[in-house]
Order: sequence, then structure tokens, then C-alpha cells
Amino acid sequence: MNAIICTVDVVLLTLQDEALHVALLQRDHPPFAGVLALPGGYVHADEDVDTGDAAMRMLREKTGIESPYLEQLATFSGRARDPRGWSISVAYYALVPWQVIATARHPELSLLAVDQVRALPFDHQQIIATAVRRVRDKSSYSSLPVYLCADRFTLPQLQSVYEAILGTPINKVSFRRKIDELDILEPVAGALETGKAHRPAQLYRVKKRFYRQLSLSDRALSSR
Amino acid sequence: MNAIICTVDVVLLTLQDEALHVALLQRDHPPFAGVLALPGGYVHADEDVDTGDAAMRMLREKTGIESPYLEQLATFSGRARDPRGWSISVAYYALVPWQVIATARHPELSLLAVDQVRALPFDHQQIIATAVRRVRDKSSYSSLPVYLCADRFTLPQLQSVYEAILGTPINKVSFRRKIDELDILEPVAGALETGKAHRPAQLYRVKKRFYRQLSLSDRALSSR
DNA sequence: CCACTTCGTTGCACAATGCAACTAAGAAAG
DNA sequence: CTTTCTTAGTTGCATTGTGCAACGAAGTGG
Repeated sequence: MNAIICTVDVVLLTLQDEALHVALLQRDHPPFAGVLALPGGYVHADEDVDTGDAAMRMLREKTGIESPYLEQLATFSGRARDPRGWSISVAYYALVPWQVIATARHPELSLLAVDQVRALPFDHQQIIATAVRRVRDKSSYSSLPVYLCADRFTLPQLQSVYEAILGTPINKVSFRRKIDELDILEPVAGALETGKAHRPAQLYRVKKRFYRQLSLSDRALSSR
Repeated sequence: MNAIICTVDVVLLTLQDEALHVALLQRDHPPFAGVLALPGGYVHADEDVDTGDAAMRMLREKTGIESPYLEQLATFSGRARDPRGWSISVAYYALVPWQVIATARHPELSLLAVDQVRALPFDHQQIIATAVRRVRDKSSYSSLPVYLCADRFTLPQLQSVYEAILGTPINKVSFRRKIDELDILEPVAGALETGKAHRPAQLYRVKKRFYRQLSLSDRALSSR
């Protein structure tokens, strides 16, 4: 029996121009050498503790990024998805603020709007679609989108992040109520957004204890 | 480099005596031969279309059951979980009515209440815990629990299934409103539950078009 | 100092949820 | 045959959550 190919792929998502973007890299080995694809590669049994560890390594090696949020997405498998043979890819997704990607050391990294992704090798398009669906679902009842924000941000900024992900406007008052209930943010004393020709907004940061932990709401933010 | 061991494990859940139970089997091969564990085994690259297919095969071969609901749960991996070496297990979970297990051809199958499961081989305890968490979460905003019901059931029966899974009483009126909104059930004309010394309840069945498809609610059933 | 814009809050209308009380419909007891 | 008991299923109302509009607040720029 042929050995099964074990890989890990990472869907690195960020927000640019009010739209979710996915980070893609040119593959440097066959199959599909030179083609844009998700950062990924073989699981190294002698090096990786588990596939989550492999995903972190992949992100670090291929993009120079350490993401505070990295979650297992799903596993994709079968004969057809990889020309090399029957394969398993354990997919992960990560969320980072756009600034983190901009300052990462890998310039050959491409950002594509997730709804303009087409014709990727393997089943990477399906993996991305699954990740986007997961992020949208989870955003409607959790604090997930704060991982797309810089370390300090205003509530109007955060609202526009939610709106970009969910693809629908949110009522300002309801939004602020929900965020307040989650109880994950604290105002940065005396820090206001500057430079705009109107009343400045209060800057917030995530409370320390929620830095790496999602907060869930028992009711969704907006109807569908 | 050592080849990575690729397996599939299935968490087969059912409801018995108002409590979630998991189906376990005595392993017939080492490691842990003779010990109770989740039904599972190697992925067969020459036989299985993908891991979902492998999971169905595992269920069929080891328990004789074909489950209408079988969903990928998560993938568990690493050096430590299997004494044979670095391994990946793609875990699936299935929900079936108790009667299906009772009439299955495999008598050596054990049902254990999920909160009394202890000391299983590999990381099967963790896999079960993950499955139970998933089922509880999903039940609060979906029709998932109907997969634990026989093909005909009353609304009070369905409510008690929800209550058993969620571990909390649900308001009768709210429950019926939610189920009604999901619009997945139809009354079986003229069929009433018999044999009880009180007003008989209407029997319902799942509408054909929802037989294999979940219906989601945009609001959770009960607060936590 | 006034116009303009967005921030952030308040009050209120409307919708969803939960509770209690009610009627309905059977079996069992007298 | 009538009464009692128990659960099914519904109705009305109190409570809570959500969405909208309007308002004062606080900055910039003319």
C-alpha cells in the first residue's frame, strides 16, 4: 500500500480595504512550482509536536509571521486533490491585522481578496471558502474579529471590521451593547484617535486575559 | 523519516435513559487489544475515496450501522497519542437513535454514558469530549437532535432530547415556537402517541427534504 | 465663532422570550 | 357514567432584547 501524504495548509486571513484577504505564496517545489497557493507543506514527524505545531512552523518559515490566533479548520483528503497521490491536508486558519503582514519580512507574499480567488492548485479554493465561512459564522457571535485589529482601535473601527466580515451594516447602538456585554475591551486612558476633522473616538485595547482567548455571546449580532 | 500513521476514529453517539452515550468496541488488534475504544482504524488509500468515506466504512464494518448524520469533528495528531509512532487521526461523529444501535448486528458493542467515560486508550477520551461539546453547541441553534429520534416522535419527546443534550430545562412554548420556525417537521396525519394515561401527543416526522440536512436557527434556544 | 462631521448616549417603538394559566383529551378510579 | 388525574397544546401578558431616530459632545476647518 502506498504511504499517505500528510501535509498542513494555513489560510492566513487579514482585512485590507474593508475586505477579507488571503495570503498566498508562490510554490517553490513541484507540483505546481511557481503557482500561487496556500502556505503549507509536509508534516515533519521528527520535528513537529502535532499538526498545530506544524502549522505554526509553516507560518513562521514561509511568511515570517507568528499569529496569536491559529485554529484548526478541517481536514481535506483523498486521491484526487494532490497529483502525488492519496493525501491528507490538515488545514488551519489564522487571523492577523494587516499591519503585521505589511511589516513581515516576506515580500513575495500576495494578498488576494477572498471573493476574487480563482483557480488555485489542489483544493485550496475550497479550503479558503471553508475558512471564510467559518470566520463569518464565528464572527456573528464572538469576539473573533478583534484579531484583525491592531493593538489599539476605536469602536467605530471595530464595527467596520465586523461589517466587512459579515457583509452587512450593523446598528451602532446594538453593536456597542454587544461588545460591552462581551467585556473584553478596556479604554486606553486618555488616548483618542487623532487627525480627523470631527469628535475623536476613544481608543480601546483587549483586556490582557482575553488576549488569546475568544469571548462568545449567546446571541448573534445581526440577523441574516 | 518515519511514515505517519493515518487513521480515522468515529464517535458514535446516541441517547439512552435521557443521557448521551458513546459506542465503544473491544479492540481486536494491538496496541490495546481487548480494551474498549472508539471504532476506528487505518485509512485505506486503495479503497477509501477520502477520510469521510473511511469513517463510513469503519462504522459499517465495525458496528454494522449506516448513520444518516456523519460529520467531521477534528483531527488529532502527534507523537504521543499512539505508541506505534507519530500519528494522525481524523475524527468523525455520528448520531443515531438508540433503536438503531439496539437492532444492529454487533452485540459486542458497549454503550457508555459520555460523562462516565474514563481511561480510554490513545486520546479517545479527549476526542469524545470534543464531540460532546460540538453536539451540545450545535444543538442549541440547530435541528441536530432530531437525528437522535426515531422516525416518528412527539414534540414533548423531542424537547426531552434537547433537554438531555443541553442539560437544562427548556420552556415549552419557546421550544415549540423555535421548532415551528425551523419548519422541518410535519405531523403524521391521525397518528397519536398511544398507551399513556393522559391526552395523547401528535406524532411528527422530519420533512423529506430535511432528512439529511441540518436546519439552523439564527438565535440560540436557551441561555447558558 | 460658526459650520460640519462623526462620536457616543438616551428614549422609545417593536420584536422575541418566558411564565402562568387555561382548555383538551385520553386513562383510571369510583 | 362521572369524576379525577395527568400530560398535550394554546393563549395572554410581563419581561427582556433589539433597532431606530434624535440629540448633545467634541474635534477640525473656514
